[in-house]
Amino acid sequence: MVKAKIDPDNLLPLTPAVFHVLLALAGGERHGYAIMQEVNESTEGQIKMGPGTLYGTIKRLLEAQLIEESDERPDPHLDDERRRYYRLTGVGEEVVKAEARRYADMVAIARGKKLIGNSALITVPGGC
Amino acid sequence: MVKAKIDPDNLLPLTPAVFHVLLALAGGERHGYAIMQEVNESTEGQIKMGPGTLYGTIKRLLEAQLIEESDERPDPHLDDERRRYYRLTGVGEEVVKAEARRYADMVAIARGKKLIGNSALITVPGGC
DNA sequence: GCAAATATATCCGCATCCGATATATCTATC
DNA sequence: GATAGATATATCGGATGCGGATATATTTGC
Repeated sequence: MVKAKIDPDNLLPLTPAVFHVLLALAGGERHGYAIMQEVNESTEGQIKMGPGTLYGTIKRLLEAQLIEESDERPDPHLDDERRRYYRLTGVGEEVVKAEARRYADMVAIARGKKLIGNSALITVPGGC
Repeated sequence: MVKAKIDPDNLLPLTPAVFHVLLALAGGERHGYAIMQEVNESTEGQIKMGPGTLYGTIKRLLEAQLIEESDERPDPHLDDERRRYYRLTGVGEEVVKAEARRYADMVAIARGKKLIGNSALITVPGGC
C-alpha cells in the first residue's frame, strides 16, 4: 500500500484561523505566541486570535502534518526556554498557496461585482 | 433604548459558506437553488455546497438580517411556485463589502510573502 | 522583589458544517 | 397522461472547530 499523495485542494477551504496561522508561518519559523501577535498586528486588530484558538489550531495542524515542530533554537541569550517553534511542511506550503489562490479568485469575483475597487493593486516598478 | 447600530466589522471573519452565499446575492436577487448553483459554478467545482449548508446558512442569515426574503416574482410563465427569493439587506451589503476587503488584505499579505503572483491583476481598459 | 508581559496548555459550551434523507413540483419525452 | 429526472426546499444529527475562560510557569522591566 503506497502512501496516498495528499491533494492540497481537498483540504480547502481552510477556516480563517487555520489560514492565518499558516500565513504567519509562511514568513518563516515562529513560536506560538509570535504567531498570535503577527495575526493581531498584520490584520490591524481586525482579527484577535486568543490562546484557545491558537493552540487548538496548532495541535490540529501538527496532526495533519501541515506544520512541524522545529528543534532549532536561536542564540541562547535571545532564547526563551518556554518557546516551541513551528514551521511549514512541504504539504503545508502547498496548502497555504492553494488557499491564497482561492482567496485571490474570490477577490476577483468580488471586484467583478463592484464590491471593492482596485486600490490594492500593485504598482509595477518601471511601469507607467 | 435605542437600537444598537450593527458594526459589520464585528461579524468578521465570515465562514466561507456565508461569504459565498452573500457574494452570490451581491449579483442580485436569487432563490436558494440558484445560489447553490452559482457557488458551484463560480468556483469551478472547488466548492460544492450541499442543501444542508445552503438552507442552514440562509436561515441564520435571515435571523441576522443580512438577507431578507423578497416578495417580487418574475413573470408567471418564468416563475416556479416553489422558489423563494432572497436579497441582501443594507447591512448585508456592508458586511459582504467589508469581508471582500478583508480577503483583499489577505491576498496582499500572501503576495508580500511570495505565495502567489500577480496574475490576477486587472488590466485597465485604455491603460498602457 | 514585585508586577506585568510572555508563553504554553486545556476545558467546554456553542455554532457551524455538511451528508443523508425526505417531500413535492416542474419539465420533457414518449 | 404517464413516467423519469431535474428542480427546489427543508430538516436532522454526527462531527468538527471556534474561542472565551482559566490555569500555570517563566521572563523581563522597574
